[in-house]
Amino acid sequence: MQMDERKSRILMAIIDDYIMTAMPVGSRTISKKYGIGGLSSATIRNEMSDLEELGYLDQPHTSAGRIPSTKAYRLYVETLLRGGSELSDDETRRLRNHFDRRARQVEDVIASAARAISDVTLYTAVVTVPKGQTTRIRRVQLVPVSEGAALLVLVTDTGILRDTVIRVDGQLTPDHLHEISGMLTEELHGLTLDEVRGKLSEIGGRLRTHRKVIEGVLAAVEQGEGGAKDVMVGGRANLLQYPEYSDSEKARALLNVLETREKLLSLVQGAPKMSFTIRIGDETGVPEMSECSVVSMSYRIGDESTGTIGVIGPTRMQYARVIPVLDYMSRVLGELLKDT
Amino acid sequence: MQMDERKSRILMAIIDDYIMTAMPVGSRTISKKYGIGGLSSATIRNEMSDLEELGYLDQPHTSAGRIPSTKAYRLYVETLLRGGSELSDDETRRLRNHFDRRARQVEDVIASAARAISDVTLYTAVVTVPKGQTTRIRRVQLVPVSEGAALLVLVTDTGILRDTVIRVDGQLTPDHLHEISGMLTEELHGLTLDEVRGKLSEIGGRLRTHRKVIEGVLAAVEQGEGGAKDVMVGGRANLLQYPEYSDSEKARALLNVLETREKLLSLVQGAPKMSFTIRIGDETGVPEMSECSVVSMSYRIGDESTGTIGVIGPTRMQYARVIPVLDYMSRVLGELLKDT
DNA sequence: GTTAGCACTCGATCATTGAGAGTGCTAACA
DNA sequence: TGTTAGCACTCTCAATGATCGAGTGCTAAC
Repeated sequence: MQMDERKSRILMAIIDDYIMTAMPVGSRTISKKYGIGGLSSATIRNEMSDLEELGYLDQPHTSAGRIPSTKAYRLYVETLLRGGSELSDDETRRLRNHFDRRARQVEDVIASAARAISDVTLYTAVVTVPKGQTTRIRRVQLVPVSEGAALLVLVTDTGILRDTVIRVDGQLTPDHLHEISGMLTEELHGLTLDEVRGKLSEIGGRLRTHRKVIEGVLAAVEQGEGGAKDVMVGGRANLLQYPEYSDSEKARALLNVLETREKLLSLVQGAPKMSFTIRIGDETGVPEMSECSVVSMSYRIGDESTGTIGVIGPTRMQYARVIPVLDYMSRVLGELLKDT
Repeated sequence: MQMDERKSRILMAIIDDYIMTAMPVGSRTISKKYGIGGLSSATIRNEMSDLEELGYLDQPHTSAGRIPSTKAYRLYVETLLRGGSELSDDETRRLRNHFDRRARQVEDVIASAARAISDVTLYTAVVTVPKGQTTRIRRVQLVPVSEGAALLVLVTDTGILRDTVIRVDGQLTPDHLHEISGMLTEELHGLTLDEVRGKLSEIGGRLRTHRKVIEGVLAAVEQGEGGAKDVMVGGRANLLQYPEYSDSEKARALLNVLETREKLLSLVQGAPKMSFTIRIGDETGVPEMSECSVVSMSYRIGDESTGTIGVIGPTRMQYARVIPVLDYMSRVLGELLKDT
């Protein structure tokens, strides 16, 4: 026995219904509500029995309806992705309204995007701050802040890589710093981060006097690469509305994952460029998330720098809505951040 | 009738018990477990009846025990604050372990502090980034980032007020920007933020050519006062473990508050310098938080700049533990951030 | 002023019951 | 041979009611 056209249609109907109601779906429902070729519930029942045998459906207990398995969702999203669903005008408008285009700082843009996505989809959104892979330094600037401290700004082709306060020699005047900035810009201009490291060590050896400054810059580059605090979450509370997490123990475990940066990143990352990654249930690799799915997608800024946007929801997520939302937002983000 | 020594002791015992168990406390429990002067449950009952009349106790229904009212908690925390409880060595050690002292960036320190506090207290922690009150501008610097964009850095006596990307005229060269930086620094140096506003409008009128830049600076000043992205939350999930929020609707409302920066700030702010503010239930001023208490405290960096740390938990919070934790952390934070 | 005793209240728990939804199987039908 | 009607069966869920126990308030005695 194998999958045929009719089985497939029935399966899709079951998934659609389960996504909406979160209740096991019975044969009668499919027959009445979705009327696949006017088949009776008995026929549907036979087909459902087959689908269960094929591993697409689970039955919580006899005499409940059936619920889709991970395998079923997999098939479902593959079909969806092939189909390429569209974002409705209404949703485009809503996304626009929620998204604050006046935000200027990268972090603000990201935070606003996370909020917009979560508000529109009613799931939890995760957005990572873009990170250059092979970005090149364009400019280095030190701004005096106080005795012994200066703000270091690293500018790359794709925008600000990092700005952070570093320690400097207390005797350095603003003019000194300006001079050093010029020197560093000259030396590092056009180099990738990897190259910068080597170069800095070399300069550090050469100019013993500014060792402290150089060390600060080096540390900032390393941090910029690893990236601290580079992921924002929006709509944490949204997840609590789904019956899947009405058990507060489950909800807690889930929220804890959302507070652990590393786990969060592992969930959302590894998305191939410009295409979706969908992880369903156990595929997420995080035990606490076995009842969740994660849809993620990378976005590009210019040619090099990429970040990720993702949505976390129950396995019975409305994939068909989430996918176009992410698709749209990835484009908006890419454009908006280009000139930051 | 009024409060006397014995009533007070009984009330304290009731509060202690309720804090631990979250269950209405009966007269028998007090008589057996806390044995106030060997009184029988009947006597305690009479006293409890009086305490209810005085407004310190509520009764969910006849034949349940009683629970402390807001007024009771008020009295309780006043007593605690007068007593001045100490942080145990064990807890000091745990705080140290959880707190990452290697963090260098202000944001990282703050985030780490929030996590440490929430891990140790098992409540939710809120920490704001320090902000100067009567700071004066010391320096203004524009760093070129890309065509039409520059990073604006506002430096005050207490450090960086704000750095943000603003739009500038596309034709401005790095040299131009440097020049403008010098001019602005000269004009604004030594002014308070309020004065800066007036001055900027004046300059804007004078120098029509750089209007776009001036506008950007002005916007940054206003934002810098309000302060963006300056609050961190740790241990959101902790709250879900308390029976008060086992109802997922309540939990959702609560989490939503934690996602709204403004509400969060209003909760935690307004703490007088170096002393505790405790808001119990409705005193928080946020309807969704009527079953929560917020304990907050400000910490100082140097003489001017202050931030706030706070803990959010159920009204039956373990105040006696939370207070010394905050006390300790406020000192640690103040010291640690002094040299950033 | 304190305490023992007792009637009373009210929520929590548990078993019972009936309704409803859904299944699997069989036999009849096209 | 595939489809369908029918039916017995299973299992959950909600409502019902009985019982239990914790706790109170009151009274009378100490």
